[in-house]
Amino acid sequence: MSHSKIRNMEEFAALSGISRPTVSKYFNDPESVRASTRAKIEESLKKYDYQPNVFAMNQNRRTTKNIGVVVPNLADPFFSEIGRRVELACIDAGYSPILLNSHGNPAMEQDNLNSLRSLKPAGVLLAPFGRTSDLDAVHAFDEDFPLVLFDANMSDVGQAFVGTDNSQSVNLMVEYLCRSGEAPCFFEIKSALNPNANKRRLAYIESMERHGHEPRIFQVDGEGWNFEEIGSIEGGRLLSAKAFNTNTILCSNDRLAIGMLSAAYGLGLRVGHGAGCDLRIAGHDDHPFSRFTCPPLTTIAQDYEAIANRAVSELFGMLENNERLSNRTETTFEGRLIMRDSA
Amino acid sequence: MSHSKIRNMEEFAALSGISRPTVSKYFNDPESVRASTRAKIEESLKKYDYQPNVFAMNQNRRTTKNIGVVVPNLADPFFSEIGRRVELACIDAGYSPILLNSHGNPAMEQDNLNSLRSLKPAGVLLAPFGRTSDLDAVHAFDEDFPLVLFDANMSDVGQAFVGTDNSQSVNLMVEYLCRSGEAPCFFEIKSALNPNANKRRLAYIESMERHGHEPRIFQVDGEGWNFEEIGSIEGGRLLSAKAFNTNTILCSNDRLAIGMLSAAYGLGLRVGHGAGCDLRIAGHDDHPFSRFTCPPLTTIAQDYEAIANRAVSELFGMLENNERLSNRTETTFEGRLIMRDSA
DNA sequence: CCCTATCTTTTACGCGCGCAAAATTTTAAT
DNA sequence: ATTAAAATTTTGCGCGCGTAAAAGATAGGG
Repeated sequence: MSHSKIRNMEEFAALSGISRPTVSKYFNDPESVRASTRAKIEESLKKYDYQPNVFAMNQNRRTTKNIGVVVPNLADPFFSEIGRRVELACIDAGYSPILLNSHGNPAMEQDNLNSLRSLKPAGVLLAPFGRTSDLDAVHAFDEDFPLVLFDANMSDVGQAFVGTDNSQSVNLMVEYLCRSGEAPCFFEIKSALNPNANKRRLAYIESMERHGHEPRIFQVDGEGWNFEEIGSIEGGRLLSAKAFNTNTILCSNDRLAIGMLSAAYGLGLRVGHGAGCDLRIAGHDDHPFSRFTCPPLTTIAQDYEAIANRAVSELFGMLENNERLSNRTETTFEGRLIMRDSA
Repeated sequence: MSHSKIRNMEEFAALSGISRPTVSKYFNDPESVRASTRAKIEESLKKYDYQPNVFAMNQNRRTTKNIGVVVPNLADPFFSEIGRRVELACIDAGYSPILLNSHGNPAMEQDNLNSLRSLKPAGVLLAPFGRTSDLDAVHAFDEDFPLVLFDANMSDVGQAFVGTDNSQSVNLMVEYLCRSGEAPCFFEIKSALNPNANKRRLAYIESMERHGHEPRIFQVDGEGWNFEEIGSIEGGRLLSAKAFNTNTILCSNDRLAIGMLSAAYGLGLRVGHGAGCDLRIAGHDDHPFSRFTCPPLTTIAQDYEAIANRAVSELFGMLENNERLSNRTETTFEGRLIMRDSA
C-alpha cells in the first residue's frame, strides 16, 4: 500500500499530477471533481495512502463534518443504545459523530457543550437532562449551532425535537392493564429528573380517568441514577407495608420496575398475570434486560431506531438546506406494547 | 462574563497587555509563565471569555492532549462502566479523552484506530477484542503511539496491560462453591470472543483439579454479543435436558448467568443456596444489574476503579518520561467474591 | 551599584489546508 | 467550426497557533 509516507496534500497532489486545491475539493466531496481527475486521485490514493490532517482541515473551515452527540448518562443502557444508533446513523451519512457522555451530571452537560463549541460541529444532537439542564447555556448553544433535541424535550429550545409519544404509550399500557385485570397504580421517583417522567404521570392520570378509574400515584424519595436500587428499596418498602391499593403497578420506567421485581422476589411475592400470582408489574422503555428479568417484564418499547434516524435526518435536513427551520418541529413516535409475563 | 467576542489569541493577548506567544505558553502550562503575567491573563480571562481554537492548537503541535479510549462495545455495561472511569481519570489528569465505541465489530476497531491516528493522540487506551482484533493493525499502531491495553490482553502488543487476575478470581469462586456445596461445572460460549474467557476456563480446570474434582465444561453455540439470550436459550436447553451433572453452575460471565437465571425461572427451578433450592448459579464481573437479578447473583467483582486508574497512570507515566518503557508490564488486580443469594 | 546567570517574553517563521477569485478547460448550442 | 456558457482547475492569500531563536527582564553575588 504505502511506499514512502506523504507529508501533506501538496506532496500528494504533485505525485498525482493535480493541483492541491483540486485534491482538497476531492476530499470535501469526491463528486465535485471531474470523473477523470477523481480516478487519478483514487489511483494514487491506493499507491501512497495519504490522509489529510484533520486539524489543518478544520482550522480554517466554515463548517466541519463533526456532529456532536450529547447524552446524559451512558451507564444507562437506554442512552447507550440510542446513542449508539445515532452514532451509526451519522457515520452512514458521512459525518463524524463525537459522542459525549455527561456522566449523569448536568454540569458536565455544560462542559460538553462548551467542548463542542471549539470543535465547530456542523450540528449537535442533544438528549438533555431537561429541568436540571442549564437552560441559558442550551439556549445560547442553540443560537450558535444547529441543534436537535431527542428523548427529552425542552420547550422552545432546539430546532426540532424527536422522542416518544408518552401520552400514547402510557395510555396503551393503562388500557391493557385495565382490560386484563385490576387498574394500575403508578410508581415513580418524586424528584423526577426527566421531563418524560412528568409526561408519563400526566398521561397515566388522564388515561385512568378516561377509563373511569381513580388514579393512584406513589412517589418515593431518591436521588441520582441508580433507579434499580430505588425501585428495590423503596418499592420493597411499599410492598411489604402493603401500601398499594391494587395488585397492579405501573412503573415510570423499566429500571424502577427491575428494582421492584427484585424486591418482590425477595419478599416471596409471585409476580405475573397467571393464576396464583400476587401482583402485576409493568414498566416502560423495553430496557435491553427486561426480556431477562424474572418474570420477563411487560413494558412499552420505544422505537429507538426511528427516533435516532429521525433525529439525524431532521438535523441533516437543516444542514443541507443551510438554514434554520422556520418553525420548530416536534416529532413523536408511538410506543409498542410488549407483553411478557410480569403483567 | 463576555463583552465582545474575541476572535483569536492575538486579540486576547493585546487586551491582556501581553504578547501572544506568552499567552500560548500559558494555555499549554499555566505554571510556565511568571506569576504576575499569569494573574494578568487570568484576570482578562474572566472578562473576555476566550478559548483557543482547538484545531489551530493541535495542527502544528508535536503532541496533543488527546487520549484515545477504544472499547469493543458500549452496549455492554461492563465496558460502559470501565470506559466511563477511564474517561474521568483522563479528565482529572488534564487530558481530553475521546471515547470510541467499536459497536461489537472488530473491523470498526481498526476504523477507530485509524481515526485516532489523524487526531495525533498523546496516547491510547485500548480494550481490544483480542483474537478477533486485527493483530497487524494494533501492532502498527503500537509502533506509532504510546499504547496501553486494558481488560483483554494481547501478547507483545502495547506498552502495558492492566486487567483482572482471572486465575485468582476464578479460583476464589471455585473454592467458595466447593466449600459450600457441590463442585461447579463451567458454562460458556464455544467460540469465545474474548481472551478472558479462555483464561477463565483454564483457571477453572486448574482450580478444580487442585481441589480434587474433575472439571466439567459445557460449551454452547452462539455468536455475537447477546450473551443473555444465549445463556437463556442454550442454558435453558441444558437445564431442561438435565444435562448438568451437578447442581452448581459457574458461568463464564454475568451476562450468561443472567440469561441462565431467566431460563431457570421459566422452568420453575429454584435457584439459590438455601434449603429447597434446585441449583446454584454463579457469574463473573459483578455486572451492574447482578444485584437485582432473581435471586441476586453471586459473582466476582472486578476492581473497575483500580484497573481504570492504573491503565491511565501507566500511560501517563510513559508520556511524562517521554519514552517507551524498556519492558512491557502486565498488571492484574484481584477479583473480589460477592456473595449473594444465587450460589 | 555593576555584572553575570537564569528565567521570561518577544520576534519571526511556518504548519497544512480552506476558500474566493481568476484562469482554464469542457460542453453545448448555433 | 465558432462561440458563449458552464464546469473545473489553479492562483494567491490567510487562518490561528506552536516553536525555536533572539531579546529582554530579573535576581543574586561581589
